[in-house]
This record gives sequence, C-alpha cells and structure tokens, in this order.
Amino acid sequence: MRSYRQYCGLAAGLDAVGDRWTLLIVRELLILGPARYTDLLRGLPGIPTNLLANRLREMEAAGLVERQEPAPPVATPLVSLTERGRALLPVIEAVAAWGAPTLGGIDRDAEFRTHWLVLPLRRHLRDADPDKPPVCIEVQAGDGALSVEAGGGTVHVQVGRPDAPDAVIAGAPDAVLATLLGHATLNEARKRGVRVTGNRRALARIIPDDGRDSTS
Amino acid sequence: MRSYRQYCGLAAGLDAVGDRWTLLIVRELLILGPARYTDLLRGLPGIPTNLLANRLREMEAAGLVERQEPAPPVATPLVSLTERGRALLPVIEAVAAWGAPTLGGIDRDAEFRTHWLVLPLRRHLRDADPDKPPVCIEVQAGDGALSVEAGGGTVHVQVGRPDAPDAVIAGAPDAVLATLLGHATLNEARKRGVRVTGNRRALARIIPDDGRDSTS
DNA sequence: CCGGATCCGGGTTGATACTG
DNA sequence: CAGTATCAACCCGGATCCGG
Repeated sequence: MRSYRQYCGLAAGLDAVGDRWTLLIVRELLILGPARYTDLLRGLPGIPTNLLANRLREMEAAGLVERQEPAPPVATPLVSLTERGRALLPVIEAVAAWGAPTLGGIDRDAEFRTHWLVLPLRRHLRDADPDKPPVCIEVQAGDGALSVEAGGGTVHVQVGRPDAPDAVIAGAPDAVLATLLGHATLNEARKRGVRVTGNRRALARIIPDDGRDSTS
Repeated sequence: MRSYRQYCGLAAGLDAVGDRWTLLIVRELLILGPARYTDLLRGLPGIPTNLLANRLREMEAAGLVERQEPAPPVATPLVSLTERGRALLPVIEAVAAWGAPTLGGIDRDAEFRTHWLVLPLRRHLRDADPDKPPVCIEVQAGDGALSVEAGGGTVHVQVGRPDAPDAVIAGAPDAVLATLLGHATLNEARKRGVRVTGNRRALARIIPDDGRDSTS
C-alpha cells in the first residue's frame, strides 16, 4: 500500500495493516498459530493465491510475520506471527466489536469457517467456577469443531475436536454463538436448531463476560 | 469496497471501514465535529477531491456520516458523524496505539497538521487536581494551535487558539507531544527545541494517564 | 472560495490456469 | 503443497475544469 505520509499514529498503523486482506491474515494466524500456506487459503475464502503470497512477503518485511523454514526432515514451511503481529489483537477485537452488530443483515451465501468463532469465544468466555474440576465442551457450527476447555479460572479455545467432551453443542453459527455468549437462552436456541448433548451443566461452567475493560 | 462475504465480525467491520482513507476521514470528523468539505480536504493531505466525494457518499450510505444541508440563509453544508460513526473511536485508538511506536522512523517530508494531536491528547491527559481553579494551555506544534483546558476533573482539547492561556507550549510535533504525555522531561524537551512561556505550573495540572483500561 | 465532476494513466485486485 | 503466470476489471492518484 502507498503510504499516507502523515505524521499520525493512525495513518502509520494503516500504512502497515490497511491493505485489503492483511488483518484477515492476522486473524487466521491468531487463531491457528503457526500455519501452512494452504491452511491460510482455507481460512480466507476468496483470496487469490498470488495475493496471499504477496501479502505474506510484505508482512514479513514489515515485521508482522516470520517464516519458519523446515528442518532437513522434509516438512512444510510454517508462517507465524511475530510479537508485533500478535500486538494487533486489540485492533482486531475493536474492529470486530464494531462490525459484529451488522452480521445479522449479511447475505445468505456468505462464507463461514467454524474456527472464526475462536476469537469471540476467547474474548468473552470466562470460567464460572475455578475451583471445580475442569470441563470440556465440543462446539460444532459449520465445517469443523472447536474445543472449549474451562478449568482453574481460565478458558482455552482451540481448533479441533476434543477427545472426550463433557457436552457437545451443535447448530448454525449465529445460533451457537448467541447461545454461548448468553444472548439467547437454551430454549430460544433450541427453537433455532441448536442441539446440546451430554452434560448440560458443563455449559453453565462457561459464562459470558462483557465487562473486561472500561472501553467496551 | 468489495465485500469479503464472510460471516465474521472482523470481515463485516472491514467491509464498512476497510477502504483506503475511510478511517482517516472519521479521524477528521472526530477531531473537528461537523466540518465542511474543504476543512476535510485540508486535514487529509494527499486525498484526491473525487475520492473524498466518493467516500462521503459511501459513508453516508453506510450510516457513518450525515449531511446537514444548510438552512435558507446561505451557508455551507456540513458533514458530521452519526452515533455509529462515533463508535469507531475505539477502533481508531487501537490502530493509533499500535501504529504510533513506528512514527519515529517516518520520513522527513511527512505531512503534519496540529489538530492531529487532539485525539492522543484527549486519550491520555487527565486533570491532576480537580479541586483547583481551571487552567488553559495553548499548544503550538505546526500549522495551528490547540486549546487544552483542565478543570473540574476533566480535560477538554479543542482546535483553535485560546483567548487567555495560562501557559503556551510550542515546538516540533514529536517533542511537544512527548512533553505533554510525560515521555520527556521539561529539560529534555528544551534541548529538543520546545519552548514554554507563561505559568509552568499550569503544565503540571495536566498529567498523562496511560492506565485507563486493562487492554492497553 | 466552495463543492464537487470529469478524465486519464498506472497500479492493485480478482479469477483462473499452470508448475516445481 | 506452495506458490508463479497471466489477464481483465476495477480503483486510486493527479490534474483539470466547472457551476454556484
């Protein structure tokens, strides 16, 4: 991107991450951790392959990502965020918090990937009862599954299907998210097609926490 | 901008404000309040006039800004932010906080407008002594002047030269900002060309406050 | 002066095909 | 799997022009 050439923090930030697709690439790397080129392509439906290659080069030059060339035993190269890149989490959360209310009116054929729920879940879920033994919940809302583990006062959200979940929640993305974030009751969720199996009390263990800071 | 067509809060937000110049236009309107077309042009060095006109149309359609057509007595039409547009302040603060550390290495001929200091000053300054009578400080750092008024526990930062300031601080933008935000002592600032006239104690009345929330 | 509209050259994006 | 190559369409930047 052409620089704005303005002595202004906002303009300087946009010089680095204002390009189309750049923040979405950061999103993917925040969710996945070190990822292969093909993993990124899967999580960025619509991006041309050459554009992803270009962006990764620019982002590497800007110090946002680094490539881990594989050791001799043939493996695939990985891309990961630098500390500077991970520092974009507050930016992404701010844009997402601002943009999320408009998701209701999005068109029917919009793409969705289950792992996109990871950031909102990490942001809003808290362990309701740190002293009890940990619980594990499986979330199914699209093309894949997530693992939500609560224990010791923290909640870990990861991509992938857990081995022995205490409960499983499945349904349409918006309905599942609304349920987990406390925007819909279990009865309302049921009417919207959300199904919960296993120990329902495990769901009560993770509670939404919208008051993390004063700026929200 | 083409939509990403992704069911994701980040993508939805970028669909609306990911276009080039859009967030900088919001910056100007946050600083200036209702503004004329020409005022915006002055605060956005480098933007082509047609692009500003296009963006304002798109932003009006997206509900970010609204035009106040002048009443019969001939006046110039004004553009102002809607509530939805003002809600972008946390986004802009997050990007600016992330981008500001790179301002040191910016090229010499970057543009600067004094009023760009308004948002960082509003964000970081606090009234150190709410019970004392209010003070007013004039800030000169480029093409114009700002008024910083502290009193009753709050700090008001506005564009324009105050009538009777208790103190005046003038110098290069980076040095003045570093001084006001407490990143440089008065002695260091002096070496960097910052000059303070009037009552220096008025400067001690406004103090930097970086701990406003836990996300910074 | 204010608020644009118009035109044009060049760069970027999007879509797809292809290759080591 | 990890890109490169190609090409059309679009968008941006720079300039000029024009009606109030």
